[in-house]
This record gives sequence, C-alpha cells and structure tokens, in this order.
Amino acid sequence: MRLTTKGRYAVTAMLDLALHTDKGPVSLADISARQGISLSYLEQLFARLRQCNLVQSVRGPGGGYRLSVSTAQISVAQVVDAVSESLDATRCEGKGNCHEGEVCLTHHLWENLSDQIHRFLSDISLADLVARGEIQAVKERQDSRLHTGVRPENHIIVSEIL
Amino acid sequence: MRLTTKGRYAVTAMLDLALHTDKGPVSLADISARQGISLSYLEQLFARLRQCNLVQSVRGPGGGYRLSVSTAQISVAQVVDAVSESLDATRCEGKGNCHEGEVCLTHHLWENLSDQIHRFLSDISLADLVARGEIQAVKERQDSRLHTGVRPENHIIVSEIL
DNA sequence: GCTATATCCGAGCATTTTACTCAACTATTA
DNA sequence: TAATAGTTGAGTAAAATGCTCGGATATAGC
Repeated sequence: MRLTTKGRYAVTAMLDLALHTDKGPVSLADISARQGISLSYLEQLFARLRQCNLVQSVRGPGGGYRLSVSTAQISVAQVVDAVSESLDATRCEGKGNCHEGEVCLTHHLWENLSDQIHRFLSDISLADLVARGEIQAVKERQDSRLHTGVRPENHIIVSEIL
Repeated sequence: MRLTTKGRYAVTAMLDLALHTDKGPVSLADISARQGISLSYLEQLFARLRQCNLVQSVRGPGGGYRLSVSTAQISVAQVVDAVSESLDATRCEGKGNCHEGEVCLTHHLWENLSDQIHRFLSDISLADLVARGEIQAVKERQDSRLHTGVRPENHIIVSEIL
C-alpha cells in the first residue's frame, strides 16, 4: 500500500464525485474544472477505478461517472489501492537472499505494519468524509445556489435524465 | 505525509538498528548486508535521520549509528517523515486558482485525512514493532548465538566500548 | 443520419523520484 | 600510520508522476 499524490488525486476526485453524484453522472471535465486536475490524468485514474468496480461510466452527452455502490461502501483504502497497483514486490520471495530468515522477518514485519495502515484506511468511507463539517458547508452552499437558479460553471444539470 | 518504499526502507533500517543497538553502534555496512539495502542509499537515508535527530553517529572504527532516544520514543511517523521531505505543496496556497473556495476545502479535507494517518503512525513506536512476536523470535535466536560464542557475520562486537 | 458530448484508449514526453555507483574527504581507533 | 566508518557531492539508470495529443467509440438530441 503506497500513499502518494496519485492516491490523493484519486480520493479528491472520488470525493467530488460523491458530492455531485445525486444529480446524475458527473463528467470528468467537471471534476477537472473544479479540482484542478488535468482531464487526461483523470481519465487514467478513472480507468483504474472502473476496473476495480468503484465507478460506472455513462457514455454520450450528459454522461459521466457515477459510483457503483453507495459512499458508505467505498473506503479510502479501496480508492488508493485502485490507482497505486501496489505489486508490493518483497525482494525476498522465496529466494535465498534472505540470510537466516532475518530479512524475511523484517519484511514480514513491515507488511504487518502495512496491513495496519490498510485496515485503518479501510475503516474510513467516502460517506465518513462527506459527513465532515467542512464539506457539509460546501454542499449546502451548492444546494442553495441550485434553489436560486444559479448554476455552477461547467456543470450541466442532468436531472431530467434521471 | 507520503508512504513509499523509501519510507519502508527507512523503517526497516531503523528497526534493524533498534534490534542491534544494545551492542554498541551499528555500522551501515552491517545494515546493508542484513537488509539488502545498498550502502550509499543507506547513507542518504541516515543523513536525513541524523538531521532529524533520530540517530547519532559515531565515527571511526567500531563506529556506526545509534538511536538518539529510546525505541519507545521513536514513532514510525517520525521515521517516514524524516526521509520523505513532504513539502505537501497544496496547489492552492492562498492563490486565486481555488474556484469559490471549493478546491481549498477539498484540500483541507485531504489534509484532515492525512493528519489522521499521521496520528495513527505516530502511535506506533519502534518499541511496539520490536515487541511483536515474530521479531522476538529473531532476537532470541541472536541472543542464543551470542551465548554460544558464535558471532553474526559482518558484525563487530563493540561491547568493550560501552 | 448528423452533430455534439463524453467515455475510452494508446502513444509519447517532460519532470521528478528512486535507488544506486563512484569518488573523495574527515574523524577516530588501534 | 593504517584501517575503519561516517560525510559529502556528483552523477545516473530506471521508474513513477502528471501531463499532452490524437483518435476511436458510444449515445443523446436535433
């Protein structure tokens, strides 16, 4: 399990998707504009997320991505794992380069720690993140903007599709 | 806070150091031989660890590195932070590229998550890792080897220095 | 059917990071 | 004085990051 800016981008994008998914599919162009991530990079990330069955795509105009399952069922760990392809190549896979089993044990120990981190992030769902106070403030601001008829830039309202 | 193989190397090396530190300074050559990490790379890692005051160096023959403080006082987070130089450059540092404060909030949220991970790893000390069952088995094997007069390869006993 | 929208898909590419080598220098011990 | 071992810096191949560009495919609305 690796934790880099790549995973951060993925979590941010998925969070954006979670916030706007109730109004129909969200296009990558929207996420790109809102989150400042390049469209092509998002395409690559979402290709992985789709392969891991975290999101579903809707092609054509008004299309985009939606979550495959509810926000409560998607953990941060799943998102990070989806884009990091951690082969976790422990350099002592049965080979003889582990002197007296010592190296293997240290690696084992690290995997142990890695598992703990993984379990920790598995307990945090997108729903948990969305439920936070800061994000709620944004959501409400967006809702009120919808009520007054003002539409967010670069965001096509596709509620008529649903 | 980033979590890559670099941090993994650092934790592994520090763990090796923690296991052998009671017998005097541990040379990087020893760690290199035991853990299969190149000497030059270890030098770079320990330069950082020294700057962060996690280890102290002893120059000259029989020298090496020892922990600056006890294993209970060094957390995994400290070790990872020492080598990852996470500038954590949030791309919206007061600049105007955050549309309507929304991007900033998402970044804020990620930092929030990042803090949680950091706090989690801060609670795991080297002593905690050493106390694990698997590593205890290695320690005891090494201890018994010392009792029978057999010395680990590449490891100079410097107990007379202490 | 045509067009605009959007996902898909692959190639390529500049930059950074990783993990390492090599070389020289300094401090310390015996 | 010789051997050890940290210290420093330069360089480097390979990988990962974070994109661009070009095109293909699917679909909604006209």
